[in-house]
Amino acid sequence: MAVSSSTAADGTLSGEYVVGNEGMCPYRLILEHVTSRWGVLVLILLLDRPHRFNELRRAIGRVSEKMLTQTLQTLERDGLVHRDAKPVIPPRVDYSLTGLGREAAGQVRALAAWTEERMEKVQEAREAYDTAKGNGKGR
Amino acid sequence: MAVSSSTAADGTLSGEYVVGNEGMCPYRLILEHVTSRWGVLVLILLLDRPHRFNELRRAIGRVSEKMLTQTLQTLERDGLVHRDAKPVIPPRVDYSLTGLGREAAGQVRALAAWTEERMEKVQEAREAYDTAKGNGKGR
DNA sequence: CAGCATCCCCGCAGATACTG
DNA sequence: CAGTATCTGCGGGGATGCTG
Repeated sequence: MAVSSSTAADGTLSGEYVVGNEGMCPYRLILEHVTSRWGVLVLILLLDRPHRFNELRRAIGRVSEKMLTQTLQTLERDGLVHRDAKPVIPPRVDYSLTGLGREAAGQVRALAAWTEERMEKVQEAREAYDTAKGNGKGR
Repeated sequence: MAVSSSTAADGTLSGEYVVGNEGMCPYRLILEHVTSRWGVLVLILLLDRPHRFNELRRAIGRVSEKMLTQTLQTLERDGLVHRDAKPVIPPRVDYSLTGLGREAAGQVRALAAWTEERMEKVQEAREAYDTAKGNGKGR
């Protein structure tokens, strides 16, 4: 698996830092996109069926327009999401998955499904951890 | 999908900071942990074999001690990672996956594998997107 | 070696207002 | 309806120094 990454040809440490996500190897960058907070949810929703912008917004519940737009643009740019803007009034834009996006969404959904399945176990583990460690309070 | 807000209401847990936002439903919270920037990498590395702290640090390359510690603690608390601290001098701590963690790591690795496979396609898509759109604007 | 405490900065993300 | 543009804060996360 090679996770190295090493210096991204910049070598800067303090002073000039690498700007956010742009300074990592492309492989990790894609991963960041599909596993991003809203990216995960968008992919899963679109795997079910195409959605309009505000449909996604409502389905997700708590996401600002800005973040949803940003997420969708990133995923579109990565070739995972297809944006179909119809020239009508009022505007209507449908988002759907590309072939590539369906593959990614499948993986993501599998992960999400696992999470849901095992959620209870995880919560038990947390309680056990907190009990053993803090014994009530860590402070 | 219904993603409520549920505003964390409780102010504090037994820690000053915890990876991620505590104000979301447990399901998404776990997802955040395993898909977090360093969580993904840690899980994949540990799926291969147990690692010591600095082994992980070196393998990942660019990660601060703080973030690695934080990530490992979160994953340990979630019952995904086992921490084995041997009472020797100098200290030796081995991190490995639990059964639960192996399951999660498998999912994550599948996703990462997909990303690596399709990386080239994604990059082509990006170029196409930028050419069609930016044509001088670059983003 | 492993990990905690502290400081501090910048970029993500929310809020708000405006446009086609 | 589906976005853009702009402002702001706050907390993620890097750097540094210290401890067991």
